[in-house]
Amino acid sequence: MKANDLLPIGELARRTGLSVSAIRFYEERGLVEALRTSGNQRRFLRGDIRRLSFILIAQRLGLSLAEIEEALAGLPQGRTPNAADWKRISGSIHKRIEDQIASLEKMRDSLDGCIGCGCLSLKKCALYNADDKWGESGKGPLVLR
Amino acid sequence: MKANDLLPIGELARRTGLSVSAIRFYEERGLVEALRTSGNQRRFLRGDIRRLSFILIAQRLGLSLAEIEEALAGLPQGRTPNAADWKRISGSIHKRIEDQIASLEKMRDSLDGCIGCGCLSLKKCALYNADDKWGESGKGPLVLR
DNA sequence: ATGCAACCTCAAGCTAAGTTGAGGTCAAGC
DNA sequence: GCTTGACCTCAACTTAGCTTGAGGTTGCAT
Repeated sequence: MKANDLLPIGELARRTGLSVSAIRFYEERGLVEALRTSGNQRRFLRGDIRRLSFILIAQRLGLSLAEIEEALAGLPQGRTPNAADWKRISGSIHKRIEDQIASLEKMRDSLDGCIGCGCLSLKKCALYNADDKWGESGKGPLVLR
Repeated sequence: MKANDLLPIGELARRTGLSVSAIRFYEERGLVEALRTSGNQRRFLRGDIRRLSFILIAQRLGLSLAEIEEALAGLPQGRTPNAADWKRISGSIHKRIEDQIASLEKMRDSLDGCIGCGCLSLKKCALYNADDKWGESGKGPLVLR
């Protein structure tokens, strides 16, 4: 192994699958920090591969960058999440997912109950009036991008 | 009931819960059409309340405006979706929801299998490498807004 | 005939999560 | 010591689904 563990941004991109511009963007947002060479080029620590991987995973689980920022902010500066942190964070993600599933199931059931009724009555339709039952975690539509 | 069934935009907004600007935006997108008074003000048909309600419901079910446009485009001009249309459309929405639920369940299971492992290993972590299992309906993260 | 709320258009702004491009610098191999 | 690919900054652009504001007009009740 190299004596010097500092990685240039392209290397980090290659290793994480992120684009160089995305990593720069994350640095700007404060999600990762970089050292600089005398010539102003970024140099990252090995641990940042993990940190970025964590960001990727959390994103796939539906967290926004703001939420990830918050989760990472709970950690001492620059620390990569370890097993204990991950346990704590994953607990709340688990709840989120369960909520989303429950929400979708209600939606599906309303939809099935409604198939063919064609009512779309503003006052009576179960789908139309399902606001209170859906989306305790948000105010808008559900999207799988 | 009034002899004249034409509604001004504000009335439509009040009845559907949409904002006036949103309705104008939908008109611009071609999702609804409006007649005009001699003074250039929009006048909508009663049936447009239903049409807009349909848009609202479809949106909540996760369809984008483009998809809704497509769904409505299948109908003869200006026709409001009736029971048969609704049946056809709801079938594909049902599938969508089922897919999303299945996707979330896989995600949850991967997450549970991973709790406490703290690995976040790029090559080994089930969560990190679950691309192929997740999101057959999309390429990015899952979001409940 | 007048007051004024509701309407009109058009342009710009918003959020999220980046990408793209212009114009310039750095560092490493030959 | 020079070439060249990787890097730098900064600004502008992207998509979706609207909202906001400026500046002006309409239509209905009194």
